[in-house]
This record gives sequence, C-alpha cells and structure tokens, in this order.
Amino acid sequence: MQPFRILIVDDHAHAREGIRDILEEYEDFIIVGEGTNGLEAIELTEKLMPDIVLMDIGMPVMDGLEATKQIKLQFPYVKIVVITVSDDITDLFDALKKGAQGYLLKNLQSEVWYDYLRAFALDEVPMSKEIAFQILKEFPQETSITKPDTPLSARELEVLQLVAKGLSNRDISAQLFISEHTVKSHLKNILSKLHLENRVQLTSYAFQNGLMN
Amino acid sequence: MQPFRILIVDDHAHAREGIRDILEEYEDFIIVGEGTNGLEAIELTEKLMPDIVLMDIGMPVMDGLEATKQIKLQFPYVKIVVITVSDDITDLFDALKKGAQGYLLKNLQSEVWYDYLRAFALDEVPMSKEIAFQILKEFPQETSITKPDTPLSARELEVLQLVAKGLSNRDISAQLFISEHTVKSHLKNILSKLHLENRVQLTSYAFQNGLMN
DNA sequence: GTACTAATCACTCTTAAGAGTGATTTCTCT
DNA sequence: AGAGAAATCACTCTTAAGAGTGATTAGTAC
Repeated sequence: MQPFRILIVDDHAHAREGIRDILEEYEDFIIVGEGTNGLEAIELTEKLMPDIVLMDIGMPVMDGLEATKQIKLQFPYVKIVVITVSDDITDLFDALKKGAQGYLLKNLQSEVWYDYLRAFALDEVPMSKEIAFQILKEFPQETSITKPDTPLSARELEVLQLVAKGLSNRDISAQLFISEHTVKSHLKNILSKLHLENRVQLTSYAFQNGLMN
Repeated sequence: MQPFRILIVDDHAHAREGIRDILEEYEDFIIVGEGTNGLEAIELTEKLMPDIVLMDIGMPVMDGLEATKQIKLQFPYVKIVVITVSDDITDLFDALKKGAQGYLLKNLQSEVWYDYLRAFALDEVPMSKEIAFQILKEFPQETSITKPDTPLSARELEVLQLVAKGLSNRDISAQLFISEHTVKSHLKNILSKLHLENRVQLTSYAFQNGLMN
C-alpha cells in the first residue's frame, strides 16, 4: 500500500510544523508539499497532484474557501480537508459548499488526526466528533440543499422572488417603492443567511426549494 | 361610456401626427398627451394615467422596450401597445416579454387601428393579422415560456447549465478549459437566442424548462 | 423599559457582467 | 468549391453587483 500524498496549506509556519510533526509519525502519509496561501494551494495541487489537501481557511492573497472551490473545479478527484482552530459552524458550512469533503480541528490529538485522515483517504469520511452533530443539525435530511440559519423575513422573501424572476436591483426598488440601497441591503442579508454568493445561486436556490410560485 | 384615454409616445413628430389624425376621427378615444422618448413616457404615464400607451420602440434617451418594462412595473393596469413600422418579429417578441399587451403596425388603415384599439381597450385583444400567425409560431402552446429562435448547441447548453449552477464566467472558463472571453461569447449568444437579458433570467429559464438535472 | 429585529437609507470601492465589434478555425452540408 | 454554423479568442466600454460599514426608525418580546 502506497502512502497517501498530503499537501499542507496554512499561512502560519508553526501550524504547518505541528501538522508535519503529527503526520511524520505515521508511514501511511507523506507530505509532498506545503503552501502558505490559496494561490499556492492551486499551483502546488496542479504540480504535485496530492491525494489530500489540508487547507486552512483564513489566509492572505486567496483564502482557503476560494482555493477549495478552484481546486475542486479543476481537479475534482483531489480530496480537500479544511483545517481550522475554531469550531465555528459557519466555516464548515461554507467549506462543504465549496466542495471540501472533510473538516478537522487543529487542536485535536495526533491519534485522532491519524484515524481521521486514514479513514478519510480510504473514503470512509467520518467527521470529527465535535462537529458531526452540528453538521447533522445543518444538513438535516442528507440533502445538500442550503438551509437558512435564520428564517427569511416576509420582506426578504419578497425580494428573493423578484430577484429570481430576473429583475435588477433598480427594478425591484421601483416595484417595492423603496430605494435601491434598501434592496441591496435586503439582498445582502438574504445571501448571508442562506450562505450564498450571488443572485444566480439565489435563483437556483429559489427554484430548487419551491419558493417560486 | 367614457372615451379611452390615450398617450402617444414616438420620437417622430410626423408619426405622432399620423396617429393623432386617425384617432381624432373617433369619439371613443381622446389623446391625453404625447411624449418623444421612454423617459417622458414614464413621467407622462404617472401624471396622466392613460388607459392605453401607444409606444414606439426605437427612441432616443430611453427606448420603448425599457419604458414598457418600467411602466408595467409601476402601473401594471396601464395597457401598452407597441407601434412599429417594421413587421420584424423580434421586436414584437421582446415587447411582449417586457409586458406590452399589444402590437400595431403603423402602416395600417385607420379603420384597422380603430377596430384594434377599441377591441383592445375592451380587453378583447386581437392582434393585427399580419403578425398573429407569427406570434403563434413563436408561442406555440399558449405558454409564456421563451422558445429559442435557434436551438442551442451542445456547448451552449453546457455553458448554460454551469451558469445556472451559480458559477462565474471565470469559474466556467476554468471548468471547460477555455478562455473567459469564449465563455462570455457563448453566453452572449445564448442570451440572444433565448431573448433573455442576464444570467439570472437564464437560470430561471433553465429551471422552468427542465434543463437542470 | 430595554433589548432585539425588521426595514429603511447612504456612501465607498472593487470586480463581474454584458453590449458592441470583429476575427480565426474547423467541420458539415450540398 | 463554397456557404454556413460552431467554437474559439480579443479588446473596449459602461453599468450592475456585491463587500464593507454604519446609521435610523418602528415595532415586538420579555
């Protein structure tokens, strides 16, 4: 059995060291490279073709979420595990939507890391326990459909539907007799609540969730 | 029975005169105002609240299609008849999508105008004969769903689906290994074929026509 | 009565979208 | 051989979108 090829991406040198120390204990893994930001992550992935990318989120130049998206777009077979110190659920949430398959907390025992990554590499993909139940809370019925953290207000739903009909912010403002600023404000809140990025994704969401007619 | 209040909007003075001459023959109609561009059309509609707006398409400042859209947005009960010299089907097509209820060719007999407008005002909405059959050709089974003039190519369908998934042009270009220019080019052709304006409307179209999954 | 939320509006800044034009290449149809 | 469509890429220009920040008002909940 060949060792799994790992790429570590984190802007903090000491964080990379910590991970390296853990993984070097085990012969199942070999660290093929290290990057310090999202852009490097993409370049190194193309050059090294690792089995797994361990990806930090908050990084300069390009963050880990964007890098995850790009890598999954170009190299769908490369697996990505997002690593983070916080156990903030929204990070995980967004990472999974970008295509990450896994999520690991940096402050776990090395045995946990080993067990997790090994199972992960073998496609058994368990989640670290602390967050597994939170995932289930967010993705209730094995659906990949986004569920709002907070329900949309009536006004927000109204704006959402007009957006999904293809109206511009200006058109919506005219329709609802409010300023374009207000429309933008509502839209910003809607996108934030639904963890979406733009009006196209929102439109897609609206149709897939039966919010239109 | 009160006469129907008509607003004429056309940038050519002689065109407005021609229409005025025709309508003044009949007591069913009263011309409440005249405008020379789309912006005036909106302002005059708000001020005069006509029953019917006769709207030219090609005009300076703001064209008739945009004005039609705005007016229908703010004053849905105001009826709009697009008037044109050409019998170009694409004009009609786009006008109907903006919310116009009717379409009249300027070079028709005054009796035809009278018959048409009277029926139109009474909600009997017949179309001028020359173009009625073309309408049926474009809207086959009483559906308001856009049907492409020209079928989309396989590549275009591919781009369409990626757009509707919420990807940016850049993401799509990376996905398909082509330049962003090419993606824009495809998208431009797609929007043109489907008579749509932007990627949100395209997304809506994709879902409503079962093009996703 | 105060904390919370919804709804409203404002200003800046950066980037993405989309219109307009034009050009090349390859393939198919006839 | 020549027409036509499909796919590709390029450059300019204008406007819309979206992120970031912040503020006010009115109503509701406890």
